[in-house]
Amino acid sequence: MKQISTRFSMAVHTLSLIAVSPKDCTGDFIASSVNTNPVVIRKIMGMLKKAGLVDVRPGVGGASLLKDPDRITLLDIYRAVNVTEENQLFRIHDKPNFACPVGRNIEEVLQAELQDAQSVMERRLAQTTLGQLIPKFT
Amino acid sequence: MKQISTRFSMAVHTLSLIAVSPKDCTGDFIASSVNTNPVVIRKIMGMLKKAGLVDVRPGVGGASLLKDPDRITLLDIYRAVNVTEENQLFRIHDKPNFACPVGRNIEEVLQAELQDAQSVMERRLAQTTLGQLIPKFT
DNA sequence: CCTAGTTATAACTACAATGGTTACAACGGT
DNA sequence: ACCGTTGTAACCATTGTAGTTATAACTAGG
Repeated sequence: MKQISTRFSMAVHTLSLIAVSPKDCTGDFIASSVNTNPVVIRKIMGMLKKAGLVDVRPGVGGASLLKDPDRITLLDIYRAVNVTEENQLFRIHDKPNFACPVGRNIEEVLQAELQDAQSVMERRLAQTTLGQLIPKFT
Repeated sequence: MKQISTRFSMAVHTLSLIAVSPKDCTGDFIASSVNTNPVVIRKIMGMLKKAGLVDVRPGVGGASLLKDPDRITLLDIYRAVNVTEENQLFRIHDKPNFACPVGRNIEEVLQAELQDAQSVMERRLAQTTLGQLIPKFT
């Protein structure tokens, strides 16, 4: 199956670096720590900026957090870089046959279950903050 | 982002039909209820068979459940049709720079968090059985 | 035995997301 | 003005998805 993009883990990595040493955090520096191309990092930074998590300084370089690390959760980061339509993790096949009892009800029945499953996962992500992770990067 | 494949919802749909009327359940019949191509259904049936959930009768047609509907959970179905390496929903960028404290620890730190998030989602899926869904397809 | 209906599977397609890359414009401090 | 940086656009190879066509193999009924 297609797994959730590494953009998420790269974004967490990026924000952690910014939290620790905002001065040094040029796109190139972050890219060399993440081990990817600077443009990939710049794109991720763009998403984090759009989500109101960071302030990036064009020209001069570097970035800084716009929120207290203890107020940035993994869910915030996940949502910033993983944009799906309607924020739905699961997809349901559309246009089932309404002449069939199962086809008529499958979407409504499944939607409730899958939304629940997604919600518990997101609540778990929301329980961990960037501030909790940073001490672990000694 | 790439969402979880509709194979999952199609598989639930398929198993529901089999549970309700195993006689009629040829690939073509299921495909017309799901509203897709019969070959797509046959591929899904192959995965469900490999997972030990159904018995398919080649030649004659039709299929039957190999387990009590109350013992088939959404997680069983999810696992049957969504095969990822190592069963990991999340991916973490690999080969970060070990010369950097964040790069050195990011994988271990994040892996624990993401595994947790995945686990609570899967536990939620495991709480719902096919048997619980079927009465809702009136 | 043969045919009709079915399952199993390979091969192919179109499409989209991913992660990376090159190139270049715009910015801003020295 | 220069230099390093950010911001984007354009492109590419790879991969997963969902569907499609075609063909082989299977089974029951006539």
